[in-house]
Amino acid sequence: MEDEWLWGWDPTPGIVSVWAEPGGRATVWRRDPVTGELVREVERFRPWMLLDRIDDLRHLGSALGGDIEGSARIRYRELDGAGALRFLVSADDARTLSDAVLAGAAIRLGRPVRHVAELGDGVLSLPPEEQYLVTTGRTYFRDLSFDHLRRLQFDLETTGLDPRRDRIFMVSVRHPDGSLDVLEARDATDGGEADLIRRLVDVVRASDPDVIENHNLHGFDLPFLDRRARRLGVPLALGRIGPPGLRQRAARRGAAAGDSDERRRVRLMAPGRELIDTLDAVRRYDFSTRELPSHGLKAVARHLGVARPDREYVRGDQIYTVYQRDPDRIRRYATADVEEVAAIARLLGGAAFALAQMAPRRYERLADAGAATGVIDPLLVRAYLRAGAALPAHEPGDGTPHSGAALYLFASGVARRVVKADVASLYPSLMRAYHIGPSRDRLGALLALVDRLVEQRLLAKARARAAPAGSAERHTHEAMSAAMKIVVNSAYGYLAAGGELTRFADVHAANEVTRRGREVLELMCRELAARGATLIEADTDGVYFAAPEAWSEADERRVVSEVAALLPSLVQLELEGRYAAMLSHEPKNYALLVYDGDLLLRGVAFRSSRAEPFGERFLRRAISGLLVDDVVGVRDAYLATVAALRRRTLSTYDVSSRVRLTKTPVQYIASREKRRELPYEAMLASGRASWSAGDRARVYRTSSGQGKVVTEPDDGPEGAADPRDYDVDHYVRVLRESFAVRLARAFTGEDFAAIFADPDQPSLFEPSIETIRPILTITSQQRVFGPPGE
DNA sequence: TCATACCGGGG
DNA sequence: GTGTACGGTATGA
Repeated sequence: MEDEWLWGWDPTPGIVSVWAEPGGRATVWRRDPVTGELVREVERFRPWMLLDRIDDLRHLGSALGGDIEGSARIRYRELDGAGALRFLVSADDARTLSDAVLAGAAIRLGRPVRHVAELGDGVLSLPPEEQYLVTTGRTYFRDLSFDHLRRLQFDLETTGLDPRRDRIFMVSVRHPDGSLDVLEARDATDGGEADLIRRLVDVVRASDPDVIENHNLHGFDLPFLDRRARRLGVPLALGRIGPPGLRQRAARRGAAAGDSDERRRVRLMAPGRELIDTLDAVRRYDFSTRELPSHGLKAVARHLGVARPDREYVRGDQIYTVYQRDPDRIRRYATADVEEVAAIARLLGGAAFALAQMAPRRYERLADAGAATGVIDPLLVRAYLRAGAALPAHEPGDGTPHSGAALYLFASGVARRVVKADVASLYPSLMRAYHIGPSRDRLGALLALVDRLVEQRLLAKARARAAPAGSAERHTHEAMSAAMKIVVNSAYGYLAAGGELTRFADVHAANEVTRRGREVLELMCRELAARGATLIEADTDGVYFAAPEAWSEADERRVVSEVAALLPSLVQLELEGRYAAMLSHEPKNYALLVYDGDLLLRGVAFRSSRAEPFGERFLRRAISGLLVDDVVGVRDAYLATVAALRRRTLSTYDVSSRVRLTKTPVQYIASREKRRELPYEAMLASGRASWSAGDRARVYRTSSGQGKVVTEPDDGPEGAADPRDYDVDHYVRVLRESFAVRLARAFTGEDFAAIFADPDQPSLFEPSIETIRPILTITSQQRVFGPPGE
């Protein structure tokens, strides 16, 4: 039973796309796992919905029948249990069904009802494909691996970002076999662009991919292409069946629908193909790893090591101008884009592929779905219907506030021999250990799913390890493990999400999980402190502590496993990292020195996109010195930076900071008299009076107190001006007040003043920097767990 | 200065 | 007929 809840039950292999219509017709595309051949099958299914009452259909008289005598036009069946959605009704055609429900509701309410959505939570009505998948027990991709899919990538190059004004002038295409195409408009006219779009459609149809991929496909390329095709009257026949034109579905993270309703957001669909956005995969990946510097295509490709060394880079706003004088460069650029998308999709897209083997939703929906409402809810709906059990309706909470995790700062300053111990997947482990599930889940389906997923994930991980590195087999198992992790880790979020979002939400259960979590964290801290550890910081599921000088690495591991043994079974404490030293600044703001010499900076205080490059460099150098007890080195870093500013040996770029211009020129001019703002003054003073809201620029302050713009290093050879007319005193102040202060917790007030004293204003007595040592200050919260070593 | 709103991406 | 969270930045009181 639990296996059916997780995987469905119908073994039909090779489904790569499903398109279903309210009339009860489902078209299923399947790829033979052995030959790779594509078949298209048309199936009948019986559209259905769930209702909280059957009396709205009594007006049908004899046209309404129980499930068993299958001749009535509309049939129903009453499900077991107390759930509010207890009537499963079905008809040959979804419109017959909804018309009947709407008519009955209109009679009951005494007013016209136009859409089932108006009936709120009294109805559960899924999109046709999901009705089909839920009742058949089929899922996508059985017996297929990711590499069986025919995937095509295309990327538009346009003259700008606004489809009302700008045009497509180039499209790069990567075909499923890896071959590349660059299509170009023959001229900058409507006719040239229309012809380009026609050729793109032809190329896609000839390649006949199951999947179309790009980075920000749903946020940029598809809406742009759709708008241009409409304007130019070109039929956009990208789907496999039906009339040309893309279809729409409502989607929170979609693009503006472009009609009267400004807030309506949609994503576009093409029947028979799955439209996959690698930006979704990147976000999902970074959600757990949090290691990506940006979610942009280029940054991600570099980070994942799939960017070629000779990769062409061109700044977005220069693409069309560069194209006009050096088209080859843009061809190489656009080609690299689709190649990187293909590589990223394979590296990060496996999780969604694996989710589609479990949940009864289209692959493209699972690729952009949130795990709680997007994956767990559909799994539970299918489980309940399979068991013939009534489903609860959404219910708002009873007003009980949701309580969160604990966060402690025990000590700030510099600590040595630092250990991070944490519990992997704490919340789902607590749910399993203490059987904390939604109170309305009478089948216990959520906990059963979590149990199964945790067990099967261990299997998938073992199989991945056993498979050869780089093999398709390893990719499959790693992707499955990633998918299972996504679902397991969102089980708690599902409970806590609130009743409007998830069907079985239960704030009491969620609070019980966090309460147990705080209990576990406190136990961990208490027991570590009792064994001699100096606690530094603890948060949710992990703790940083400093080991006494006499401890060896083996001692550290022994103590962690001793404490681990005291925790509930299924809750596994692990030693996650060991560090030579740590600068603890504020909760979640710290620097770590790894034993191999690497310096890790965490938190807003230590990394900010606005920080001036010279300050960031100083901070790294000063903290590196600090963490090896080289206080003279800290002072030297400071003196060297002050000197470099005063002698202007630092470049203009080094003192500039990156800002975002949120006002348009018109808006700024209007408010300028009231308040002058440096970034905008800088734009005006640098002769760049036209910018768009949202543009970024690097600005700095000149000795005359004005702002000026400095060109970005990737602006190309055009601009490399370096006038060094910056305000030295201002930046010396920034150095001390914005950067040096990050080290304040490491010293007494007197020592800090001595280290960061201005070299040009010698004090009466020269303190000896050599004798200063960094300190660690124990804060009062340490006492909660008793002093260490007692 | 602190709270809160909103963005993340694409040419 | 949908729906993350989280960390950072931009904004207004």
